[in-house]
Amino acid sequence: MNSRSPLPRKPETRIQKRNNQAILEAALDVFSANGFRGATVDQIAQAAGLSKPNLLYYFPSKEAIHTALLTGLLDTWLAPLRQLDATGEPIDEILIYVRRKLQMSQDMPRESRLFANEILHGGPRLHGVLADELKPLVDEKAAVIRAWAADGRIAPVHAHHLIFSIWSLTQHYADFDIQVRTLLSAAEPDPFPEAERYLVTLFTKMLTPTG
Amino acid sequence: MNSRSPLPRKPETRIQKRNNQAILEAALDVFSANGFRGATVDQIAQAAGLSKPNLLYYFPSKEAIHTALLTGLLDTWLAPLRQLDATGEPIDEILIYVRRKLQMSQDMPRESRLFANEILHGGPRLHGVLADELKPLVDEKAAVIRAWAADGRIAPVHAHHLIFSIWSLTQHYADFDIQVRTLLSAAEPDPFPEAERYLVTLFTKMLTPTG
DNA sequence: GTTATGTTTGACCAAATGGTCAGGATCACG
DNA sequence: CGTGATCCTGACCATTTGGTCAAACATAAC
Repeated sequence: MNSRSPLPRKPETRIQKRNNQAILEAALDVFSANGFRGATVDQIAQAAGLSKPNLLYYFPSKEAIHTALLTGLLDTWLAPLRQLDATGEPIDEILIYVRRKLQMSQDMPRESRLFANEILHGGPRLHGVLADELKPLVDEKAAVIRAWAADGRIAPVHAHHLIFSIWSLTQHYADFDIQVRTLLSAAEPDPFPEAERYLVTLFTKMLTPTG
Repeated sequence: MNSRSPLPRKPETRIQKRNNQAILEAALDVFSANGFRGATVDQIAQAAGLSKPNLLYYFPSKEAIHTALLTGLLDTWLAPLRQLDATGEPIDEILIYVRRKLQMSQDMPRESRLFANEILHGGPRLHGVLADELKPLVDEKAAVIRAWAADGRIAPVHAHHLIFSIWSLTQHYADFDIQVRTLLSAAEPDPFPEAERYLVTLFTKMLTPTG
């Protein structure tokens, strides 16, 4: 056994805290831009202002950094869905969720791309999390949506596909940012205001019950 | 200059045709599954049933294979949008487009992931194509959509964002296939029939002009 | 100031990887 | 069948990359 790297100890020194943070921030940059295989430990170390051996003093491997990053980000990433309130006004709640997700695409595109890249490649380092964490949450919220539909408070929709559509439409503006900006180009330097208008219209029409 | 690899000659031998095809097929498999950096020339060669040096006899570099693959696939990829007919019935035309794109997600998920991965990482090998080929096409079709909206034949929508939404919603079922299947799991072994119903409803509601 | 603990590094290694090359095998064709 | 062009391969190379290690350096505690 290797007794060198800081095993899960009670006290975390200031230096540990600072460097761990710097490493994860750097790793987010590098992994989201290049993917797991495309990222090198050296790149991450340099971006974090550390030497490679020093980085490997804090994390035992490239894999470990990646895993720590994903699991550490998961809660943040799922927060908006967790906030979907079964006791709220259905259409409002869903529109709030859409806006929050779109806001996250704007504010946290690196995180979005990190997850997107992982899923795109079959999520070998995420399979467990998908089934164990994400699925229960999605099933729970889908049940809420189904209940709203059953009560006629929103139009009847397939709850899971509704959630998928919210994800795909909002995350598209982070994951495919280059494409979006290239195609809108001069006309619309910032796609997000118009995107919000478009998505609000879309989901309002989709969910408003028909007389 | 290297005079060994088969330069653009008039006649293409049977062997050349067969091996070129095998290489591109194999490359599609490997690149779409692992990304550019994650794919190795050896993997591609093995998948194509060739030795690495032999593969490099047909393509001068890994980069060249990737480029040939992307450019070769582009026409196929954009065909559904090209078919959008300005003289057709607006909502029908768009629904046909949606269905075709969804069908492509089902039949050609590797191609979808290949492009997705490329855009996701800033599309360094696609920038030119985006601006030179895709943008004119999108602008043209967006103009068609705008005209339909101006004539009141569809509800007023931002044409570019409508196109983005069609892409993101349909390609989601290819690019994030693992996630979709994990979350639907036992309940719905094949997501596509329900996805089609959902998307047809969505775009019908989105585009039907309100009294 | 000494000591124990925590932090950092230069030098190094083995494996993987993109690519080359000289020459051998095979094929098309007169 | 013979000959030139095409096709294929084993051996090889340089570089990159994930990871290790002994030893130097800093830090905090006593």
